[in-house]
Amino acid sequence: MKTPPNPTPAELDLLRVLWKIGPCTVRELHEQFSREKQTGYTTVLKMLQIMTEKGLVTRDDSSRAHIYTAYNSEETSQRKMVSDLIDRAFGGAAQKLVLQALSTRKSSPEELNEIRQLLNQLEGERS
Amino acid sequence: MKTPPNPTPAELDLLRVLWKIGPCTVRELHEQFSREKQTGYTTVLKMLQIMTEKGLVTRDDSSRAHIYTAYNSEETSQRKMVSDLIDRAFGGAAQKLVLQALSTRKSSPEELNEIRQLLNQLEGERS
DNA sequence: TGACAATTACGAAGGTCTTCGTATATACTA
DNA sequence: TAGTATATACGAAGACCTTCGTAATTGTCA
Repeated sequence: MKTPPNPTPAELDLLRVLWKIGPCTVRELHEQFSREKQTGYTTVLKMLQIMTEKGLVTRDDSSRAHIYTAYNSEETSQRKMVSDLIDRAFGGAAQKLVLQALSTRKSSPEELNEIRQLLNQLEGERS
Repeated sequence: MKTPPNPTPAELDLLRVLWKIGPCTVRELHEQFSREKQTGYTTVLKMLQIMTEKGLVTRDDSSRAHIYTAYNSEETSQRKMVSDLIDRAFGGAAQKLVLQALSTRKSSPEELNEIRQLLNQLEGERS
Protein backbone atom coordinates (compact mmCIF):
# COMPACT_ATOMS: atom_id res chain seq x y z
CA MET A 1 0.00 0.00 0.00
CA LYS A 2 1.14 3.47 -0.84
CA THR A 3 1.97 5.82 1.96
CA PRO A 4 -0.74 8.41 2.49
CA PRO A 5 -0.20 12.00 1.33
CA ASN A 6 0.52 14.76 3.77
CA PRO A 7 -2.72 15.94 5.39
CA THR A 8 -4.26 19.23 4.35
CA PRO A 9 -4.62 21.92 7.04
CA ALA A 10 -8.17 20.92 7.98
CA GLU A 11 -7.23 17.26 7.97
CA LEU A 12 -4.32 17.97 10.27
CA ASP A 13 -6.62 19.74 12.69
CA LEU A 14 -8.74 16.62 12.84
CA LEU A 15 -5.77 14.30 13.14
CA ARG A 16 -4.43 16.21 16.11
CA VAL A 17 -7.61 15.46 18.02
CA LEU A 18 -7.67 11.87 16.81
CA TRP A 19 -4.11 11.33 17.99
CA LYS A 20 -4.99 12.79 21.34
CA ILE A 21 -8.10 10.79 22.11
CA GLY A 22 -7.28 7.67 20.13
CA PRO A 23 -9.59 5.55 17.92
CA CYS A 24 -13.15 6.76 18.13
CA THR A 25 -16.45 7.27 16.38
CA VAL A 26 -17.47 10.29 14.37
CA ARG A 27 -19.62 11.43 17.25
CA GLU A 28 -16.82 11.36 19.78
CA LEU A 29 -14.42 13.05 17.42
CA HIS A 30 -16.94 15.71 16.52
CA GLU A 31 -17.67 16.33 20.17
CA GLN A 32 -14.04 17.01 20.96
CA PHE A 33 -13.26 18.81 17.76
CA SER A 34 -16.18 21.21 17.86
CA ARG A 35 -14.95 22.55 21.19
CA GLU A 36 -12.04 24.22 19.51
CA LYS A 37 -13.69 24.86 16.18
CA GLN A 38 -17.40 25.09 15.48
CA THR A 39 -18.09 22.49 12.82
CA GLY A 40 -21.07 20.46 11.62
CA TYR A 41 -21.26 16.77 12.33
CA THR A 42 -21.48 15.82 8.68
CA THR A 43 -18.44 17.92 7.91
CA VAL A 44 -16.36 15.79 10.24
CA LEU A 45 -17.92 12.66 8.81
CA LYS A 46 -17.19 13.69 5.25
CA MET A 47 -13.63 14.56 6.09
CA LEU A 48 -13.08 11.18 7.68
CA GLN A 49 -14.53 9.46 4.63
CA ILE A 50 -12.16 11.34 2.36
CA MET A 51 -9.26 10.71 4.71
CA THR A 52 -10.11 7.02 4.58
CA GLU A 53 -9.87 7.07 0.81
CA LYS A 54 -6.53 8.81 1.06
CA GLY A 55 -5.27 6.31 3.59
CA LEU A 56 -4.77 8.88 6.34
CA VAL A 57 -7.12 6.98 8.65
CA THR A 58 -8.50 3.45 8.75
CA ARG A 59 -12.08 2.52 9.45
CA ASP A 60 -13.56 -0.37 11.39
CA ASP A 61 -17.14 -0.67 10.17
CA SER A 62 -18.01 -3.88 11.96
CA SER A 63 -20.36 -2.09 14.29
CA ARG A 64 -22.98 0.45 13.37
CA ALA A 65 -20.94 3.46 14.42
CA HIS A 66 -17.67 3.13 12.54
CA ILE A 67 -14.43 3.46 14.46
CA TYR A 68 -11.72 5.60 12.93
CA THR A 69 -8.01 5.29 13.67
CA ALA A 70 -5.11 7.42 12.46
CA TYR A 71 -3.02 5.40 10.05
CA ASN A 72 0.28 7.01 10.98
CA SER A 73 1.36 7.90 14.48
CA GLU A 74 1.77 11.52 15.40
CA GLU A 75 5.55 11.13 15.36
CA THR A 76 5.63 9.50 11.94
CA SER A 77 3.41 12.18 10.48
CA GLN A 78 5.49 14.92 12.02
CA ARG A 79 8.63 13.36 10.61
CA LYS A 80 7.11 13.33 7.14
CA MET A 81 5.96 16.92 7.34
CA VAL A 82 9.34 18.10 8.57
CA SER A 83 11.09 16.15 5.88
CA ASP A 84 8.78 17.64 3.31
CA LEU A 85 9.42 21.17 4.51
CA ILE A 86 13.16 20.59 4.48
CA ASP A 87 12.97 19.60 0.84
CA ARG A 88 10.52 22.22 -0.28
CA ALA A 89 11.81 25.25 1.58
CA PHE A 90 15.39 24.48 2.58
CA GLY A 91 16.70 22.61 -0.43
CA GLY A 92 17.32 19.56 1.72
CA ALA A 93 19.52 21.29 4.30
CA ALA A 94 18.12 20.01 7.57
CA GLN A 95 20.41 22.03 9.78
CA LYS A 96 19.17 25.28 8.27
CA LEU A 97 15.69 24.41 9.44
CA VAL A 98 17.04 23.54 12.86
CA LEU A 99 18.86 26.83 13.14
CA GLN A 100 15.75 28.72 12.08
CA ALA A 101 13.60 26.89 14.57
CA LEU A 102 16.01 27.41 17.42
CA SER A 103 16.49 31.09 16.79
CA THR A 104 12.81 31.79 16.21
CA ARG A 105 11.27 30.13 19.22
CA LYS A 106 12.44 30.24 22.78
CA SER A 107 13.24 26.95 24.37
CA SER A 108 13.71 26.13 28.02
CA PRO A 109 17.12 25.01 29.34
CA GLU A 110 15.73 21.52 29.66
CA GLU A 111 14.71 21.47 26.06
CA LEU A 112 18.06 22.81 24.95
CA ASN A 113 19.69 20.12 27.00
CA GLU A 114 17.63 17.48 25.31
CA ILE A 115 18.79 18.71 21.96
CA ARG A 116 22.38 18.79 23.12
CA GLN A 117 22.16 15.19 24.20
CA LEU A 118 20.87 14.19 20.79
CA LEU A 119 23.76 16.08 19.22
CA ASN A 120 26.24 14.19 21.35
CA GLN A 121 24.60 10.96 20.42
CA LEU A 122 24.72 11.74 16.72
CA GLU A 123 28.37 12.66 16.90
CA GLY A 124 29.11 9.55 18.86
CA GLU A 125 27.59 7.37 16.16
CA ARG A 126 29.76 8.95 13.58
CA SER A 127 33.11 8.09 15.12
CA MET B 1 0.36 46.57 5.23
CA LYS B 2 -0.55 43.05 6.17
CA THR B 3 2.11 40.40 5.98
CA PRO B 4 1.69 38.12 2.99
CA PRO B 5 0.30 34.60 3.42
CA ASN B 6 2.51 31.57 3.21
CA PRO B 7 3.18 30.68 -0.42
CA THR B 8 1.45 27.70 -2.01
CA PRO B 9 3.66 24.87 -3.29
CA ALA B 10 3.85 26.22 -6.83
CA GLU B 11 4.48 29.72 -5.54
CA LEU B 12 7.30 28.47 -3.37
CA ASP B 13 8.90 26.81 -6.38
CA LEU B 14 8.90 30.15 -8.14
CA LEU B 15 10.13 32.02 -5.10
CA ARG B 16 13.11 29.72 -4.74
CA VAL B 17 14.29 30.72 -8.19
CA LEU B 18 13.50 34.37 -7.57
CA TRP B 19 15.54 34.36 -4.38
CA LYS B 20 18.41 32.75 -6.21
CA ILE B 21 18.64 35.08 -9.18
CA GLY B 22 17.26 38.21 -7.59
CA PRO B 23 14.83 40.80 -9.03
CA CYS B 24 14.07 40.05 -12.65
CA THR B 25 11.53 40.12 -15.46
CA VAL B 26 9.01 37.42 -16.26
CA ARG B 27 11.18 36.36 -19.16
CA GLU B 28 14.28 35.85 -17.06
CA LEU B 29 12.39 34.04 -14.36
CA HIS B 30 10.63 31.83 -16.85
CA GLU B 31 13.93 31.00 -18.51
CA GLN B 32 15.46 29.78 -15.28
CA PHE B 33 12.34 28.18 -13.95
CA SER B 34 11.51 26.16 -17.05
CA ARG B 35 14.86 24.42 -16.81
CA GLU B 36 13.73 22.53 -13.78
CA LYS B 37 10.05 22.38 -14.62
CA GLN B 38 8.50 22.71 -18.05
CA THR B 39 6.05 25.59 -17.78
CA GLY B 40 4.42 28.06 -20.13
CA TYR B 41 5.46 31.69 -20.09
CA THR B 42 1.99 32.95 -19.31
CA THR B 43 1.74 30.54 -16.43
CA VAL B 44 4.71 32.17 -14.76
CA LEU B 45 3.30 35.60 -15.57
CA LYS B 46 -0.08 34.78 -14.11
CA MET B 47 1.45 33.38 -10.96
CA LEU B 48 3.50 36.52 -10.48
CA GLN B 49 0.39 38.66 -10.94
CA ILE B 50 -1.44 36.69 -8.30
CA MET B 51 1.57 36.74 -6.03
CA THR B 52 1.67 40.50 -6.43
CA GLU B 53 -1.94 40.75 -5.27
CA LYS B 54 -1.09 38.58 -2.29
CA GLY B 55 1.94 40.67 -1.45
CA LEU B 56 4.41 37.84 -1.91
CA VAL B 57 6.29 39.83 -4.54
CA THR B 58 6.45 43.49 -5.51
CA ARG B 59 6.38 44.81 -9.05
CA ASP B 60 8.24 47.68 -10.62
CA ASP B 61 6.26 48.59 -13.71
CA SER B 62 8.14 51.72 -14.64
CA SER B 63 9.64 50.07 -17.67
CA ARG B 64 7.84 47.99 -20.22
CA ALA B 65 8.99 44.65 -18.85
CA HIS B 66 7.99 44.70 -15.23
CA ILE B 67 10.57 43.78 -12.63
CA TYR B 68 9.50 41.43 -9.87
CA THR B 69 11.11 41.20 -6.46
CA ALA B 70 10.41 38.81 -3.60
CA TYR B 71 8.79 40.75 -0.78
CA ASN B 72 10.31 38.68 2.00
CA SER B 73 13.84 37.36 2.05
CA GLU B 74 14.41 33.65 1.86
CA GLU B 75 15.34 33.58 5.55
CA THR B 76 12.23 35.48 6.62
CA SER B 77 10.00 33.22 4.60
CA GLN B 78 11.67 30.12 5.96
CA ARG B 79 11.24 31.42 9.47
CA LYS B 80 7.53 31.93 8.87
CA MET B 81 7.04 28.51 7.38
CA VAL B 82 8.90 26.82 10.20
CA SER B 83 6.96 28.79 12.75
CA ASP B 84 3.75 27.83 11.03
CA LEU B 85 4.63 24.15 11.02
CA ILE B 86 5.59 24.28 14.68
CA ASP B 87 2.15 25.64 15.50
CA ARG B 88 0.17 23.41 13.17
CA ALA B 89 1.92 20.12 13.69
CA PHE B 90 3.83 20.35 16.95
CA GLY B 91 1.47 22.34 19.12
CA GLY B 92 4.06 25.07 19.50
CA ALA B 93 6.87 22.85 20.78
CA ALA B 94 9.84 23.97 18.73
CA GLN B 95 12.27 21.50 20.20
CA LYS B 96 10.14 18.59 19.08
CA LEU B 97 10.52 19.74 15.52
CA VAL B 98 14.24 20.14 16.04
CA LEU B 99 14.56 16.64 17.41
CA GLN B 100 12.58 15.23 14.52
CA ALA B 101 14.67 17.07 11.98
CA LEU B 102 17.95 16.02 13.53
CA SER B 103 17.05 12.38 13.83
CA THR B 104 15.52 12.17 10.35
CA ARG B 105 18.24 13.73 8.26
CA LYS B 106 21.94 13.17 8.48
CA SER B 107 24.07 16.18 9.15
CA SER B 108 27.78 16.61 8.74
CA PRO B 109 30.01 17.21 11.79
CA GLU B 110 30.39 20.81 10.70
CA GLU B 111 26.65 21.26 10.64
CA LEU B 112 26.25 19.66 14.02
CA ASN B 113 28.92 21.94 15.31
CA GLU B 114 27.12 24.94 13.97
CA ILE B 115 24.03 23.90 15.84
CA ARG B 116 26.00 23.30 18.98
CA GLN B 117 27.38 26.80 18.83
CA LEU B 118 23.90 28.24 18.56
CA LEU B 119 22.87 26.17 21.55
CA ASN B 120 25.75 27.57 23.56
CA GLN B 121 24.83 31.05 22.52
CA LEU B 122 21.19 30.57 23.49
CA GLU B 123 22.14 29.23 26.89
CA GLY B 124 24.55 32.09 27.37
CA GLU B 125 21.84 34.68 26.78
CA ARG B 126 19.68 33.09 29.38
CA SER B 127 22.08 33.48 32.29
C1' DT C 1 3.36 54.80 -40.40
C1' DG C 2 2.65 49.96 -40.73
C1' DA C 3 4.06 45.51 -39.60
C1' DC C 4 6.23 42.64 -36.38
C1' DA C 5 7.81 41.26 -31.84
C1' DA C 6 7.44 41.26 -27.01
C1' DT C 7 4.75 42.11 -23.06
C1' DT C 8 0.87 42.32 -20.01
C1' DA C 9 -4.23 41.53 -19.13
C1' DC C 10 -8.13 38.68 -19.02
C1' DG C 11 -10.74 34.80 -18.35
C1' DA C 12 -11.75 30.17 -18.18
C1' DA C 13 -11.08 25.06 -17.49
C1' DG C 14 -10.17 21.37 -14.46
C1' DG C 15 -8.65 20.07 -10.15
C1' DT C 16 -8.66 20.02 -4.90
C1' DC C 17 -10.37 21.72 -0.36
C1' DT C 18 -13.87 22.66 2.87
C1' DT C 19 -18.37 22.83 4.30
C1' DC C 20 -22.88 21.23 4.82
C1' DG C 21 -27.89 19.90 3.43
C1' DT C 22 -30.56 16.20 2.24
C1' DA C 23 -31.41 11.34 1.52
C1' DT C 24 -31.05 6.84 3.00
C1' DA C 25 -30.16 2.99 6.14
C1' DT C 26 -30.22 0.94 10.67
C1' DA C 27 -31.40 0.06 15.34
C1' DC C 28 -34.16 0.72 19.34
C1' DT C 29 -38.65 1.23 21.88
C1' DA C 30 -43.39 1.77 23.03
C1' DT D 1 -44.71 -2.91 13.90
C1' DA D 2 -44.73 2.09 13.54
C1' DG D 3 -42.17 5.89 14.90
C1' DT D 4 -38.08 8.09 16.48
C1' DA D 5 -33.30 8.70 16.98
C1' DT D 6 -28.81 8.01 15.15
C1' DA D 7 -25.67 6.58 11.49
C1' DT D 8 -23.67 6.76 7.00
C1' DA D 9 -23.87 8.05 1.92
C1' DC D 10 -24.25 11.24 -1.65
C1' DG D 11 -23.82 15.29 -3.99
C1' DA D 12 -23.23 19.97 -4.60
C1' DA D 13 -21.72 24.85 -3.69
C1' DG D 14 -18.13 28.13 -3.21
C1' DA D 15 -13.39 29.06 -2.57
C1' DC D 16 -8.76 28.59 -4.07
C1' DC D 17 -4.92 26.47 -7.01
C1' DT D 18 -2.68 25.68 -11.29
C1' DT D 19 -2.34 25.96 -15.99
C1' DC D 20 -2.67 28.13 -20.28
C1' DG D 21 -4.98 30.18 -24.59
C1' DT D 22 -6.29 34.33 -26.55
C1' DA D 23 -6.81 39.34 -26.62
C1' DA D 24 -5.07 43.77 -26.01
C1' DT D 25 -1.19 46.81 -25.46
C1' DT D 26 3.24 48.72 -26.25
C1' DG D 27 7.57 49.38 -28.37
C1' DT D 28 10.78 48.94 -32.53
C1' DC D 29 12.46 49.57 -37.03
C1' DA D 30 12.27 49.50 -42.01
